Amino acid sequence: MLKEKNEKYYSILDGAGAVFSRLGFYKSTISQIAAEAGVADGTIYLYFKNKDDILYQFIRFKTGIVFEKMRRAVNEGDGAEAKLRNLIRCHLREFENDINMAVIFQTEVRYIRTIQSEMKDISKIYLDFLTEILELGQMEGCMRQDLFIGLVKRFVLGAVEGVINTWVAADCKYNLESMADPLMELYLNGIRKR
Amino acid sequence: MLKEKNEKYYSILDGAGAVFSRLGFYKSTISQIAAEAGVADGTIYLYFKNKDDILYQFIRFKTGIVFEKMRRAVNEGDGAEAKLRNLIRCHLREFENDINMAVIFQTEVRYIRTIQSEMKDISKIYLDFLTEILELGQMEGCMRQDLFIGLVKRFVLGAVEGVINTWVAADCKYNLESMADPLMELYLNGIRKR
DNA sequence: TTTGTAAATGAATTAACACTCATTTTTTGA
DNA sequence: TCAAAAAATGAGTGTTAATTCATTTACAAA
Repeated sequence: MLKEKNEKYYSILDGAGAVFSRLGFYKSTISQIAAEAGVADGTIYLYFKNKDDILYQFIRFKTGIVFEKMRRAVNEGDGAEAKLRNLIRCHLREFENDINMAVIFQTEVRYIRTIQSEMKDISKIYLDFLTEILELGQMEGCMRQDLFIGLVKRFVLGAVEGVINTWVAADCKYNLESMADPLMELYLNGIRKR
Repeated sequence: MLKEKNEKYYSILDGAGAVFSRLGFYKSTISQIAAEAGVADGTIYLYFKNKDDILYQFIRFKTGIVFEKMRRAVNEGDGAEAKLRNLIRCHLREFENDINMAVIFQTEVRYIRTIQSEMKDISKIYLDFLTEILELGQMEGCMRQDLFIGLVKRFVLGAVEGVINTWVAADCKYNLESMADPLMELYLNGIRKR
């Protein structure tokens, strides 16, 4: 297996992203990915251990990029509320701009058990962003002291993912990033009339 | 194919539930399901068209039961807030009491494309419960008039699913139904300090 | 231009597994 | 008690697709 990640490596990752998102991991074949990437079947095995490894590396690569951007978005926010808003907006924007990634993250990632411990780590990084923001918000006094942070984190992430799932299921027709502000507003104020 | 759903039919469904939830749909084999159900491989084809059909019927069967209970839970609630609380509690309780179903719904259902239009219908039923409750809440005056109901529905369902996913990922260690009240409280009041 | 090395190819191999069907077992009712 | 029908069996079949590897092509240095 070649170690260096040249342009062919990335075109295979890219082809895999397209095929996986179209057909799902198990229905996708190596030949289809090779054709999509414009290489021979055998070439794939110069860059990847096996089919699982393609998905694994796809996810690694994408999460590397996305978490980097999320980190920056959080850092740029001034105060807990702005940080949370930036995180949500960044999340929605990045998924909107890379639909293959969005589909694969919302479907495959939960599904493929061989990469599931890896995935726990990934959602942990996200949940740690949230912990950081929520604790800051409590210190600042803009967020309630009596929050059960363990639950709030799941609540926030679950709702964003729910919104993304709906968007994917609706063939990505509408503007996803524009959901960020209304979503934030719901997180903050809830649905009760006062 | 036999039409009547006798006890063998249900033991196959049950075996399939166990195997699918343990290994995922694609990694599960007919032989494993047959073994789990205590029948021969060929017997499965007396009751089901093919492997896809087993999953499809499993989902049909389970949703039939669960939606029935949810309908009753919603009807029993007095007012929008009680209806919503009952729905969420029922959802969490039913999933907690049938872990195979919970795993399959949280993973396979999003994944298997051959049953995806079917699944849209299923989540539509759920979302319709929510529409009904939210509109009632607005009429009663206990829920904000300016809610974008299309978003709030996804928000509510997404958050419940997020909580269930976490519970599944944590090997169902803690009590799931007990999350219903804290979750309701978050929906209603949000996280902002006032 | 030649030659040695690295990269790429795709036909051939092989294993897995969904599904079939000839045979056996069980049930029914006369 | 028996024979016809229904249900169940599981070994065998055929297909699909991941992976391998002998061969070819591209490239770099001499």
